[in-house]
Amino acid sequence: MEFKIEKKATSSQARAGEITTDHGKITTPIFMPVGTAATVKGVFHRDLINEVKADIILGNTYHLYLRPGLDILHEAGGLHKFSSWDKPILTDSGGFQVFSLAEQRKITEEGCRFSSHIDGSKHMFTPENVIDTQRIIGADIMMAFDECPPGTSERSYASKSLDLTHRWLERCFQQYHKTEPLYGYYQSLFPIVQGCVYDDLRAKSANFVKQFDADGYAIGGLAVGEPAEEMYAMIEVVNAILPEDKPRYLMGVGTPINILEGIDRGVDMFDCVMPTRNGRNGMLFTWNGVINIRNNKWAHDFSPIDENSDCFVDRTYSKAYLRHLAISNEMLAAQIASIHNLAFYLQLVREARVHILDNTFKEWKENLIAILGKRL
RNA sequence: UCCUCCUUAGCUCAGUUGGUUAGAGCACCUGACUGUUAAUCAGGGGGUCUUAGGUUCAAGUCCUAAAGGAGGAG
Repeated sequence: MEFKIEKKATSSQARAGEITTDHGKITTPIFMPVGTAATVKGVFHRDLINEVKADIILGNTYHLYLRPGLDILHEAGGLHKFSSWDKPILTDSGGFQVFSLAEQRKITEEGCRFSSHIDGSKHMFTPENVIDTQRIIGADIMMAFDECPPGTSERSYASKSLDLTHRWLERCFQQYHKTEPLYGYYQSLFPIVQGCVYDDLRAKSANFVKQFDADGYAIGGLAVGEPAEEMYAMIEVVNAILPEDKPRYLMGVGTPINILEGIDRGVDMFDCVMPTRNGRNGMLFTWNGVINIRNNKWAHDFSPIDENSDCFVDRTYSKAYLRHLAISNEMLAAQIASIHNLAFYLQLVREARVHILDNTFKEWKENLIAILGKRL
């Protein structure tokens, strides 16, 4: 994998670049739609490519391991072939699920024991088998197995957890170097910086992960309940330490404003369920602000969903129509909202890239943030 | 004409032997959602309990009549 920075902004840490993988190029900054269970919920690949213009999507190790299972994924020749997606894929390691399925987990030095939310069966994730699993899935970018402690964690717990995540990271890389890709194309492994909201732990973690000479570096454990300002402060601490010439991935973030603030602080890659999940629940992100399409106020508004978007759902459907579909629980509402929101997120990062390249990012960002935060 | 049974929120219905400010689901209105266990979750508004009398310390609950509805007998 290759990363080339085309332009660094002058009054900002923002960068415009390009990642090259065996499944194609990714222009940065980039937003990656989340496709947990081998599908970006409700969106055809055709629309992801032509309308959303996604360069890369996510899959999830935890979910894919449980269903369809490794034998089927292996037999299919990996997730790309299984799902007929031939652009890049990044898989999360299941570390976040260790955190979000807190009631059923048992974390030990060895790894994490958990029971399936599907059938209650018992399983164990270790740094080693999580790498093996991601080899079978065949992600272009694999993620290290980490623990993602709650944003409200005490320092003592955050510190203990961080040390465990670091020991797991060493084992992830050992397994990574001991194994080969199964399907003939290269796979990267990104380490993950943790440390909750503690500057020194974040710095320690950034310095630790740096030694692994990875193709890219991730910042995890943010946007998990802490104030946005604390998240931004942590990004600054970490990005001051991470290598400049490698992509930086802020995991699970976030709102359009979070993304602009992240780009401003030198983040290159983002993913978040927000455009799809919130879209299914009636929330639309537009260039004029945020809409709850279920609100009564849109019932008679026959204007386009977003007149500043060139995505086909915006050219085709009105707010009043989409509201009707959403209120009626029609599945098309979820599809339209998901495509619209994803297209908006991708337009947002492409637009950011343009403004980085022509050196107008900072003022563009400041003006836009005031608009994007509005509730319409 | 007679007999029986219904009538409680916009809709469909709960409501114990009469006993606090009458509930639910759906609908409506509004929130939440950040490496997806989520087409999910939470909150809110809304009722002269068909009407008129009566019994009782107390009536959605009991009695009488009327109105509207369902079924049955002629």
